[in-house]
Amino acid sequence: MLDPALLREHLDDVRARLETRSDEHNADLDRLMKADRERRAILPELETNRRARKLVGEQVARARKAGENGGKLAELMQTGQEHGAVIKALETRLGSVEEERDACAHTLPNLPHASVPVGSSEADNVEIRRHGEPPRFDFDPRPHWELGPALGIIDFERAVRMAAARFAVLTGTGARLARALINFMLDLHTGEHAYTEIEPPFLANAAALTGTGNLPKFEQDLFKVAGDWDLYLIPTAEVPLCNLHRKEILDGRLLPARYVAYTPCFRSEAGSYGKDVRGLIRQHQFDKVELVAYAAPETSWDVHEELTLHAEEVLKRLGLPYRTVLLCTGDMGFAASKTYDIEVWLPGHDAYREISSCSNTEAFQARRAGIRFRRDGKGKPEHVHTLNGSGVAVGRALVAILENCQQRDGSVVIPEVLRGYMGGLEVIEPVR
RNA sequence: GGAGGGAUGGCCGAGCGGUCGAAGGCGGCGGUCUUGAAAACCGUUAGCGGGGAAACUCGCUCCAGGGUUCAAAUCCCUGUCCCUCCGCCA
Repeated sequence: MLDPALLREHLDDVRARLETRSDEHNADLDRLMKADRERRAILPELETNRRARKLVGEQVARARKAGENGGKLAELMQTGQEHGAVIKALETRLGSVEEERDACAHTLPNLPHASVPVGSSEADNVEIRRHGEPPRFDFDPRPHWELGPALGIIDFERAVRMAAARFAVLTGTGARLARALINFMLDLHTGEHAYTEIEPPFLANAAALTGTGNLPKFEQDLFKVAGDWDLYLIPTAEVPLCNLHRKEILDGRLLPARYVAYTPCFRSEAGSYGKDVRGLIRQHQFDKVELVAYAAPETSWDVHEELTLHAEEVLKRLGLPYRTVLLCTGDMGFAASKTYDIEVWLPGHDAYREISSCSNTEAFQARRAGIRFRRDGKGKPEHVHTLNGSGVAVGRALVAILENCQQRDGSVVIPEVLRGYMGGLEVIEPVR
């Protein structure tokens, strides 16, 4: 949600900045401002009537106490009743105006930060830095969807039979490799980057999903639980982690607060058919270790840089080549003010592919979710800034290891940092 | 799933139709006293939305949403959550 004061005072500026995003927002913006004006017109009238009713009530009480019970009293009650009718009518109107206002406010995306390049697609993103060299093979590297089944660690066919397309089964060493990655990442972020580990619910309600910005606009991306439940499978641990402090006022002295969680993530991927149909890249269910930070406004941009480096550190230690890209206005997510994508090199795709996305949403989510803090633990509550980043996507990391660490004979060398988590195993050998 | 009990300010807890945004206590903050601290005492201490340059002022808020009433923390209905007992269960 955008800052209402900013909208009232700098509407044209907001309009221009929203225009740099891909969608059209003028209609919603105009509806929002109209509802806001109506609301502010109704309010004084409502309050005058409520005040009048209150005074009448007090007069009735006093008259009663004085033993009055004749026409005077009846007259007072009559005027009270009239105020009541006016109040009820105004409240009804106010209710629908506020509903309209909130509906519009919830569909408007965040404003891009001034440092974000203006652009319309992926092609306008700006590379910030690279780390590592793509490996050179003296043979034709194979994609992971061939390597995985050949190694006997990924099974796509059985997953389809028990669930549907775009699910996968990891077996034996494959399952252990995923678990090793999860544990390695959690240990790194908790042990060296000072994040607090959380195991949250894997289902979230509509209020939580509205707080992060997934609802109301992107319901088609979510799996909703059937039956009489107001619950969805989480599309990312960002949802529970950002809602950990929903409707709370935090002690500013404890900021920045950092949380890390491993969770499976569930996405319907509606409308993405034909894209990345092969392999583990785009699944309905995938594992992810997620980083979330709550920061005071003046430190959030430093925390953003830091959080991005925390995610990069995972790839550095795994020995995977990657680059970090600053997303342009047209490629950013709904809630983000600024986003770095970390893209890992995939020999099977002969391209860098997203493995992490690190965003500062500033107060956008905090306003929706009612997350505030008090400086020094006292004073006026202000909205915090919330940040999130993958640290990193487990399935894609597994893909990157298979494709980057493959050898001519089809075996895969396990990165050293994972071997302790794999019972000392150094190489995954193909099934004979 | 069945039967009861509950939800009040940062926390505990009173109030059970009228002047209650709410007694009292704890905690926090400021002060008096003290070389300093503790104790004691005094004062102060919610959020949101309007208006105002400000002092300030008006309204809303006692789990949430409806209702009754001139008037609701207080009465009625619905929902959510928590507790106790029974059943079931990893």
